[in-house]
Amino acid sequence: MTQQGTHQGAALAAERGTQTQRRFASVVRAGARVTPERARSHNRALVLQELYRSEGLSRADLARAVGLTRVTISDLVADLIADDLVIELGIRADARPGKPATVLDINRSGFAIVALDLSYDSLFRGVVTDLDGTVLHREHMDVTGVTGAAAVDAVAELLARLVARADAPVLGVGVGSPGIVDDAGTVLSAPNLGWSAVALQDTLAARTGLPVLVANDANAAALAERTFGGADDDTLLIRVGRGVGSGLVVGGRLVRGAHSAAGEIGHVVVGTDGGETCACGKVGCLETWLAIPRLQARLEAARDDTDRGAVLAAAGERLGISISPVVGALNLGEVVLSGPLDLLDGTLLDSAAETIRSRTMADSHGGPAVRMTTLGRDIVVLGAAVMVLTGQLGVF
Amino acid sequence: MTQQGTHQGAALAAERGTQTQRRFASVVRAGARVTPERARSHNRALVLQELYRSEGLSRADLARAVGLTRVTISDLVADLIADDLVIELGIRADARPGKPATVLDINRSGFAIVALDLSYDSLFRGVVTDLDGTVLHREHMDVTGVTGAAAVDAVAELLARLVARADAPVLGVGVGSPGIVDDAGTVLSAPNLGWSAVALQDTLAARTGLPVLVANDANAAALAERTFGGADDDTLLIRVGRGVGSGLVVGGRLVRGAHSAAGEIGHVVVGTDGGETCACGKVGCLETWLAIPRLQARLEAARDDTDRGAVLAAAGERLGISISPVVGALNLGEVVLSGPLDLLDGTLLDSAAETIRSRTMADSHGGPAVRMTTLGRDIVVLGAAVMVLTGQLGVF
DNA sequence: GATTGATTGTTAGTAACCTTTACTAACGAA
DNA sequence: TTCGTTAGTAAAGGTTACTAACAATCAATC
Repeated sequence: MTQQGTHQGAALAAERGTQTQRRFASVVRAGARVTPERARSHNRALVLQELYRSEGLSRADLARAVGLTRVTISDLVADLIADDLVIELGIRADARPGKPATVLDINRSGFAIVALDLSYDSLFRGVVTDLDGTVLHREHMDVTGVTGAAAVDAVAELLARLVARADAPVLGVGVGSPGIVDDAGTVLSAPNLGWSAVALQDTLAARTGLPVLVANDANAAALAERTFGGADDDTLLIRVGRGVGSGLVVGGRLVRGAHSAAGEIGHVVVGTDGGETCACGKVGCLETWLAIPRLQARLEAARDDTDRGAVLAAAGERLGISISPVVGALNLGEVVLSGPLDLLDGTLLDSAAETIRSRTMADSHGGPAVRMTTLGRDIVVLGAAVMVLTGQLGVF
Repeated sequence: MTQQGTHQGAALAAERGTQTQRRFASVVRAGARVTPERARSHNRALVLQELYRSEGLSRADLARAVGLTRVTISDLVADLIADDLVIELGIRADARPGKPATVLDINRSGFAIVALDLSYDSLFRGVVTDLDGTVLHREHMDVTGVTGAAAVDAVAELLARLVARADAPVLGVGVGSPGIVDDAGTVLSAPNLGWSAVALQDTLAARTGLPVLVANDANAAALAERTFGGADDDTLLIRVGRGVGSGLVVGGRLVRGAHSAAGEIGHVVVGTDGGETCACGKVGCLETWLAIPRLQARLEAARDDTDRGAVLAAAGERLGISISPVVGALNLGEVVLSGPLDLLDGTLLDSAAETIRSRTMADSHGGPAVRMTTLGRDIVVLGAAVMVLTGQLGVF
């Protein structure tokens, strides 16, 4: 690592990115053989993860935390410093016997992550973040009426603009896309964008030369909530917007589902008493109760505040009814809502929480925590950034 | 390994068991450091798994399947043969050029697994199986009115009887228990047995000197369905009996839940139109619709076959309503029912399947397969055996 | 029937990895 | 100043899996 800080933007960043793609492959996958090399990169990832989560650790601290010897940790850290992923912050200044420790940290500003959110209505949003998920730059692009291949081009253009603005080597690119996205980052189906079997991940990787990871927007949001929102190992994140989607973290891992369609709760029928007809043809889907356009229409038709409260409470109740079996079957620790605060927070949220409590076996722990996300509008891009952190550095 | 086949039952089996407990620790856990030794045991487990799943593999076949070199595989196989876990079956007799291969296999009858099912009404059942899950011996014990510490003693006694009947070293003991069981095999709560925070796994391990694994009965059943029933990587198994419970396999892994209570769907309220009052105090729990005693009572009250069909269809519909949100959120590939065939198979099952189809987004794959288990009454003990296979040998 | 090519499994040597043991450096406390 | 403690490094050793090379064995071919 020679010229850190002196590189010239996108081109070099991209080049560095491809290097890192190869070198940072990490994390032992279940079901795969373990060669010494793989073991090493797994341990490297553990060190990074520990550094990522705690601050002000020394080599000796790491040895205690990870379980490897000080010798091995020193060796691993030397590697990581050579790769510019870890830096020495200096000598720890505290009054203890013994040689003072050298404090290490992940080089949090030494690399950039580019993250995209394609889930907005007629708008693509993207950010550049550091390794902490701090947003450094923002870009957006109007894509009204843009679909199909043109939409892919638009994504690529927005991506290029962001990469150009990154002032550190780009570690990777994360994309949260609407629709159903498979393991390989292929968008199997995204009606609003006119996409069907679009290999977005491969396309963008080929065009930029950077490591790219594409996932469903709600799934990305669930990852963000887990990593930056402090959510439980068993968490359901519900995104309410034009439609209703969800992302599910079970046992600390994102659920993909048998056909990569996990989280599709918007078109599950709620209750046994009918409801409005949905665009999908069924009657009483969760979306007909909860999607923002329908909710707003119902609120505007309301006569007074009491009436409006009843509308919100009913929507929350329907959400709770729909979610309760999932809470019970998975024994979820947390249910998090993401969407317009003015509509969701308060009456609707409380109603959903109360419904879940009354319809499930509230165990000794009083059932799951039900709350709004604290990550706001950036939740998807932050999730996309987590995907890069996980995929490139093995940090969970 | 000297005296295989000549040992004298329980005592030696137990002694061998404890040996194996130490030696067979396997499988790289996420979040743990990887030492060369751990890597080795992970690779050993991969070899075993491959041998377990396919038959008639040679060392060269294993090398191709696992991805390690023939040299390394030979070394690992030599280890496994020394431990009596693998045997050479002889020379493969087929007409191919090249040196004929030596066919290997797991020593399927060289070790026994003891598995217990505590979920029956007033009855403990147990079996001895070989590594294939073939039941070699059965024992049962009436435990009418036996609860608390006496019930623990009864389990230990049944276990001792089974271990004594094993005519091969016992690899380990698996137990499927009703109630909520945590990660450490402590039964947090099992009202029917009067258990609360009973460290069953530790107690039995201490009394027998064997490796013991305790889990919830429905969870064990889900594992059995996955390993022996050929179920999907994303499967919900529902057990219908006196109560209604479930076990959930997501991404090939058993779901434990935030408070080890995953699968507790019996006391989730179904629908929005009331129902009978449940023992838990709520109205319209799934158990009030589906539990066998209630179902039978309703069938007896029916006037004719049409009426009885309606009762079964209604029960199936309620099950479908309850399960639909889980199917949607997890994108399940399969839903499997376990319980009395005469009641569940047919009308009830079909009704549940149809309800799920009509209430969820039947994707291009036509929604999850809904079927009865093929494992019958042994499903829980087989699941307990899988726990031992996984825990001791790393076979999934 | 001899030769060629393919396949299996083993032996020998090498590189990578983590560990143990032992050391130096640096500091507070007695 | 001496002692005990902690951090980090160095050297040696054992384990692991790899590459290269080889013997054994068989089918196909000349």
